[in-house]
Amino acid sequence: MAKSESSGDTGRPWQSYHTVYTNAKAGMEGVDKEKVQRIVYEMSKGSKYFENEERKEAYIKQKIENMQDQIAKLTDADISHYQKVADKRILELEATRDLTRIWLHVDMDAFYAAVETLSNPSLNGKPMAVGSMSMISTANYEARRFGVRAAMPGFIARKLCPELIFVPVDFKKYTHYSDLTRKVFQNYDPNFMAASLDEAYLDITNACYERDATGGEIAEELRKSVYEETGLTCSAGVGPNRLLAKVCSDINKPNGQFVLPNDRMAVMAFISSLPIRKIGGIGKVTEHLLRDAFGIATCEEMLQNSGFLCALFSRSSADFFLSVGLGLGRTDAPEVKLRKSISNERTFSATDDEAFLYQKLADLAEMLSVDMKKEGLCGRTLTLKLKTASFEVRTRAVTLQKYIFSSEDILKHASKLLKAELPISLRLIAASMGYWSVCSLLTDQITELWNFKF
DNA sequence: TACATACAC
DNA sequence: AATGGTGTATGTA
Repeated sequence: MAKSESSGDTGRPWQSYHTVYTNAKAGMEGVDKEKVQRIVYEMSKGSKYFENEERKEAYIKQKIENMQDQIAKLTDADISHYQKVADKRILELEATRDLTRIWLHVDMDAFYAAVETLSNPSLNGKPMAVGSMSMISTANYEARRFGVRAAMPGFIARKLCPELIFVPVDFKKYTHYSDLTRKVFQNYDPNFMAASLDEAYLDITNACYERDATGGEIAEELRKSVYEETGLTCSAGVGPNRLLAKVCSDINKPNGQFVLPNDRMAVMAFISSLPIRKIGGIGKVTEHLLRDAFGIATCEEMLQNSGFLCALFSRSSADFFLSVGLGLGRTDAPEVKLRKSISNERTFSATDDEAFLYQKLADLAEMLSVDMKKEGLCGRTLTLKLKTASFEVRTRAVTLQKYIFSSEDILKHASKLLKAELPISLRLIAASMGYWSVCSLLTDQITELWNFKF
């Protein structure tokens, strides 16, 4: 092994700056990851953002070390106890396996970028990103070849790809096209579950029976129909549950599909070598933690470490990890979920000017109140989120006696929360309201007030 | 209930 | 010069 490959190398500092940008993503196969990582590091190094990322990394490292200590402290008796717990739980989870439904996950290809190209065909074939110098929402496939991707700041993207074209976000446009795709989804599952503007889950079990078609045939037909209605391509995954369908839709992206049959053996074979990071819900931190504390990289290894997982994690986390190892996921009909919170936040250049901060807060309170009135909501828990100039995030909350929704009430309470933090230099303020479960009774009164005011 | 973290898009 | 906005879930105290 070359000496530079060893850990603790000081010659290549960029290797220790872990961003999310080098994570495998569709369209990024041929990318020179080393180069991308070096440029991201060079552009970030020394910034407040970078320093905060380093603090976060150190915190995670600490957490991993704590976990390693806990593992080391397990006695043989503990280990055999937790293995029994795990084996029992695996059987219980296995008993919930449902192979009777066929789920399809649709994912529009580079959605925002594709919509922008549709409305400006001269962008076709050129590297392009939707977003700004501070943040990119979506990059088209030409840009991805340079390592440019969503969630990357634009100024770094431009360094990676100097000819990159920037297009500002235009949600109205994306919502319009999203609605067109949803009309198509409706034909295959009237109760389809929209996951975002560009993603949806469909239970196509009935569609398969009605049309006497396989899941793969339905997926082909649906993608063709989406293309005809919108001029946009999408990818699809078909599998026995939502978790697996989602993984599958990523496999032949863009403009492709992958079918995982409703067969236990096929599922287990599919899941066995699958990197855990491919699973929705397992992000950068969990991947890191499971790898460094347990040596887990693939879903199969979740089962091999089942005893340790049950020993070290809460019931719900352990259940999730074991389910992943078994290739289980939800197959039930999507329940109608009411939203639990509503928020507004804005980033600005960091300042400790109190008048400015209060003005920002007033603007947010006003925007939040407008949104709440639009939705007919009122709440009694108000949360103020602050991001300091050094990127530290704090939240401060109060739960009130009565439900509120007016900008005056929001501002009155939010100001108190802000005041307690002064003096402070901030780059972001957010105001959020939640917890209106018992509040539906008040809807009529709100409507009345709303009508009275206008 | 309050707060911090992790995650998704 | 410069690293988003909105919402959910969960662990812990």
